[in-house]
Amino acid sequence: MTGENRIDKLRKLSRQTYLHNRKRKKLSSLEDELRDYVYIFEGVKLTQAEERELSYKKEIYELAKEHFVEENTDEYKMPDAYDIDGAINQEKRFSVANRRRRDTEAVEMMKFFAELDAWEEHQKGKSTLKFGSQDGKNAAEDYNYVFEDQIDFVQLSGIDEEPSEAESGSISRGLMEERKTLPIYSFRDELLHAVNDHQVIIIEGETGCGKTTQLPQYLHEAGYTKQGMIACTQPRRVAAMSVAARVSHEMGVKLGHEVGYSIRFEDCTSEKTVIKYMTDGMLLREFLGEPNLSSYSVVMVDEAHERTLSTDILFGLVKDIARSRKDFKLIVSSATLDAVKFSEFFDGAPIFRIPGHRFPVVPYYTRVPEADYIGAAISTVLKIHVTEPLGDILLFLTGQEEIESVDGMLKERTRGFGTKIAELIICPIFANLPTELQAKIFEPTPEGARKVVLATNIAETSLTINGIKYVVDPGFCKTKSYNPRTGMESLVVNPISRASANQRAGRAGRTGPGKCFRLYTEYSYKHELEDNAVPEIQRTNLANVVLTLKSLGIHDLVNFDFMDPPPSEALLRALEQLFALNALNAKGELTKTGRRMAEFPLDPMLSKMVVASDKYKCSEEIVTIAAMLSVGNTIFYCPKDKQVHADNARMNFNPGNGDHIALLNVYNAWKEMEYSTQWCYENYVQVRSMKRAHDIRDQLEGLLQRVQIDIRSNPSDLDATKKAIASGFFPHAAKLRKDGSYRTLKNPQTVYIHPSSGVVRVHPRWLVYNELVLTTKEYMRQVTDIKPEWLVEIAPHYYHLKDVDDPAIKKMPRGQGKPALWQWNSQIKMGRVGMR
DNA sequence: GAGCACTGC
Repeated sequence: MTGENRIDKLRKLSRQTYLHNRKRKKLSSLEDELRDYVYIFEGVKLTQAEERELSYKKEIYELAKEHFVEENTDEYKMPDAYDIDGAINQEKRFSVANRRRRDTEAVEMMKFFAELDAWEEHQKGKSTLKFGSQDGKNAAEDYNYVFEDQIDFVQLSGIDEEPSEAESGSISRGLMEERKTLPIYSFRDELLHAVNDHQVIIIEGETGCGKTTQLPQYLHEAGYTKQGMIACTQPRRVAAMSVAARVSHEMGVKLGHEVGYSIRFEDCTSEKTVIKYMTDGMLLREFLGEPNLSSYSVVMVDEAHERTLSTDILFGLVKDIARSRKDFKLIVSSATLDAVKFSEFFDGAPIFRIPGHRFPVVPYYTRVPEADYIGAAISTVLKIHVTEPLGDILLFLTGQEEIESVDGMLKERTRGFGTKIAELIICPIFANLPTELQAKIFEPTPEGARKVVLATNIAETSLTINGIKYVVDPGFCKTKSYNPRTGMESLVVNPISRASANQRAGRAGRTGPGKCFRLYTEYSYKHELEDNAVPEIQRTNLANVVLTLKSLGIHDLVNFDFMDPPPSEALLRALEQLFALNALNAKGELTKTGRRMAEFPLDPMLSKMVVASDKYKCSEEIVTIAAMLSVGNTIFYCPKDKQVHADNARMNFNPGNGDHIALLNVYNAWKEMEYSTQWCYENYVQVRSMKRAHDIRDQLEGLLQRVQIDIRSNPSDLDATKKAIASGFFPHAAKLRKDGSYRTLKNPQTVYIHPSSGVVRVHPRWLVYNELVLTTKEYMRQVTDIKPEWLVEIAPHYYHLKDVDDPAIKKMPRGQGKPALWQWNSQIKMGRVGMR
């Protein structure tokens, strides 16, 4: 090494020392900034922007801290800035090994802080720095860490990320390097040519091939974003968020600038945004405001094989756009073998197959069909635990009840073994499990122990658990189906599809080779299971779909280009219902009410209720009820062991005024307690559901202004609120019969009040219900008593006086129709009700 | 006096 070279090198090193010191200062100032921020906002409810800012600050600080390791400071004191002579002297005293170590350190530090600078520049909005182009290799390594940290952070804040769809492969080290090792990279040019030559292409790529993160970037690099944005739709919110975060890191831009995401309640985009990840439902909503999607040049429908309601509708709509806009490009990406079907639907669009890198999973089948799959599942889990090498187990079950009982049985069975076998940690997970208990499955398994995760379908697509090596698949799941003739929903246990079986098995091969124990025969797998599950559009109430399509100006629904058309009976039923609600006129066109209703992201009967609240001057109350109802029946948490308490708590909100008013009471009580989490625990109310209701309520309130409905409250007049409810739900009216059952007025059938209802013993003579579910009986869930004359008053086109004429009313003994409510209340307070 | 698969707007 010549002297000059040596000095150059030292000069460089000394500059790095200077940098190091500067960065150290920066680190401490970051720390101060963060501390201030936390301090200022302590105890204050943050706005979304503040929340984002805070998490950004935390992220930056954590990153800086993580990488700012001052190792070897004892042996090596950093020379002062620009002190070249000092540096040379220091240098002389150093051994080769130490020098090398320090060199590496310095280079790494440099890389990291170069990145930190870039981030900061962005924060100030001063410049755009793209690592992909010039300094890719250097920046790359640390970006890898950035992502890992990011995910940790996401997990810590309780968000279940979905890295498998985000192509989280951490096999290679450098970021640019990593991008290049993704299977999709070798198809880059080919894909770009194909997109150039064809308007629609189908991508069939396995998990981990890089399609979700890379393709939009390739298109951006190729200049497609000059004419408009690239949209990439995801079926789930977290996926949209985490993929957007990943891509913004890869591109070296701040999330929300060039790369952003848009989901309900949260729009993280700006005027700069060119790549936009969004939920499919969100793109559908955007159609309403921009029917030809003119601000987009490319739409990529990702995870199309999941066939959500929204993707299925999007298919028909974007196919139409592709015909009218020649500059528009469409990419449909799917993971399974039904790409041919997509291609046929899109007039023979070319298909690209991109391999993924996944570890092999060996399937095992039972020799004969299992009669008792629960028993079989438990013995399989125990067998794995005793005979197979360490690695966590994932067992798929159908619901909460099953999970809880298997949990108990496994605990009992393992107790007998004592210390003869390794510890088996049992982790239940299902969507209704409170978040703090859900977090348990992400805790790493202790040395020498084994974890068994008992999960519903939630683990099939929505969340990924690392370290799973064995999957036990009994082959069943619960699915919702809808009978358009009776308007009844039911939740039944069905065999899964082959696609699901493969998806479940794949969960064992994420971090290494795995095994999948299927509790059915190979013959069943090959010949009895359906290829794919029935798409949602064929087994759901279509009222909302029809309203959306109508407000897009699509009138001929029977000939709408559905990939799998829904049963025509379901379409007719939906049209009928919208007509009854006065959302459509006799010609099938939207009315003014219908247009207002379409603004709300609610089921049509709920949105009708909201629109009608204007007339009864109780929009404040109705919006709360609508928000609570659209959260679903997960407001109350009911652990098995505390059922009595939970039941009592629930009944306290229901002084016999009907379940809708009870929901209103719950919300208002929570509001009164300043949205306290503690209050929720005390009253067996799910915190998560309440927060969600709060968000929905805010959104609905905003939309009320949009359709010019004033927010007015009328707390003293319950009848007004009930009338507004009836204005939406009058098609769901039922009348008491002598034996305590009910008869629905239209499409007469015998139904019962659900036992969880607060008025199950009150037996109101007339009522409206929110939904009809078929379980052990035909149950009405969420009911409210009404006066029969309201029906004629509210819906004279639907009910006539003779429908509500009620000769039985005179024959009823006094008090039967209207029991003493105070008595009911006192029973609740004394804790008698709910006990047996 | 019974039961809540999972998403999404």
